[in-house]
Amino acid sequence: MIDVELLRKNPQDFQESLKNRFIKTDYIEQFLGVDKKWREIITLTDQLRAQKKDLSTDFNTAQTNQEKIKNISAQISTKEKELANLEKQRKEFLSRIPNLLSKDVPIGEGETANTVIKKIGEDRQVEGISHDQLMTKLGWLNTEAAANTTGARFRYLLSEAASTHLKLVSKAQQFAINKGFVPVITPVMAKSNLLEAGGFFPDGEEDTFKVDEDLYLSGTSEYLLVGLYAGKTLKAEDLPIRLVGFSTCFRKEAGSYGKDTKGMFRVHQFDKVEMVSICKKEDSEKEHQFLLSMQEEFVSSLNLPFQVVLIGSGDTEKKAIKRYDIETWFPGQNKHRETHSVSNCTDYQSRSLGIKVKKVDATEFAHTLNGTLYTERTLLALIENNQTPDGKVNLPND
RNA sequence: GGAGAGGUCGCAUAGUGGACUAGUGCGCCGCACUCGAAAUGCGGUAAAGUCGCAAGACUUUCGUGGGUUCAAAUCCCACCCUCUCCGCCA
Repeated sequence: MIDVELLRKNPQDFQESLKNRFIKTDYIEQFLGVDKKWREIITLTDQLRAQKKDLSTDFNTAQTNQEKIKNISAQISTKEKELANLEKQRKEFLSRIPNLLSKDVPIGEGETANTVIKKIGEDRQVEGISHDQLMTKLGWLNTEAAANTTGARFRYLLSEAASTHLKLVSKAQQFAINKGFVPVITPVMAKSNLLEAGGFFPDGEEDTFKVDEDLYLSGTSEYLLVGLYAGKTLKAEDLPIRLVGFSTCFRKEAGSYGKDTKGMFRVHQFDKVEMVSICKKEDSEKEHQFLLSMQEEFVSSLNLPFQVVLIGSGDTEKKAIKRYDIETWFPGQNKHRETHSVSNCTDYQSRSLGIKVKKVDATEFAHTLNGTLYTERTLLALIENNQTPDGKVNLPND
């Protein structure tokens, strides 16, 4: 959630953010209208409540003022109904107003402004066949059986692919532990209020499997990791808190029908090792670069060619002020594809979740960041990049 | 799944309708004493919202949501969570 006070003071900044993200609405004006009314009525209601309190301090006073009290109670009740309605509208707008964009984010609609800022290992680019053909032939992947047992866009990982996957999960986790991250195994399900506070709902709901009343399979452990600190006031000297989570992730992939239908590049269920950092506000840009460097180092350690992309305004999710993607080379697709992303959410999540930092002279909201360290897509990149002309794959042993 | 107990300020605990403006202890912060510390003494110690330049005022919050009442931490209803015992079960 954005800072309402900031919005009241500088609505033009938020207008610009919406414009640059190519979201065409007049949310800001509508919100400010509702907010103004809400403030007026809250002031009125509080005054009425105070009056009522004064009139019923004890039984005798209450008896004497019976009529007045009834009258005020009726007024309060009317105002409370109005307030509830306005509050609902306020919340609805707030859940949709995106974070301000960082100044260095290139402006452009959709993915048009995404900018490659670094290429690593370009010379190793080779052509080859897709992970799907390779793995199916080697008996490492079975999507047909998965379609029978479970449905489309699920996978069985088998043999070397399965064991290498587990090794890489472990390797990624250990890599982060060595850098001081705390390993966490999170729940895979979350309540709607967590996903909303995390900045994913309401828009993200259509991409999420619902398993029970107000219970969803999370598409990433990010929300669960950040949620671990919900409602906590942290000591400045304990920051940054760096977590490396592991979870199986579930995504409906709504709106991507027909995209990446072969193999397991885009599936409903996959495992992910995720980094989350909670830090002081003055450190979040530095922390963002640090998480990116973690990703670069890890992907480099697997000897994979990749490029780093600074994501443009139209493609940056609402909770983030800036995002980088790592796109790894996929010889079978003959292009770079997203395997990692890392976002700075500043105080957007911590404000909703109540994650604060106690400093000497003030308590303020922490900043949160999240980034991928390893997913099954990285395994696919590794397989495609290590294929031999005879249709075999030489996977690294360590 | 069955039976019972419970959820109060960072932690522990008191509080069974108006005196709760939530007490007490611990912790924490400040001050005094001290070369310094411990101990001791004194004072302070929640969050959120609205109004206000500010000082401050007011409101809300005792697991959550409803209800009863002039008045709810306290009574009623529903739900959530924790613990104990029984049953079942990786």
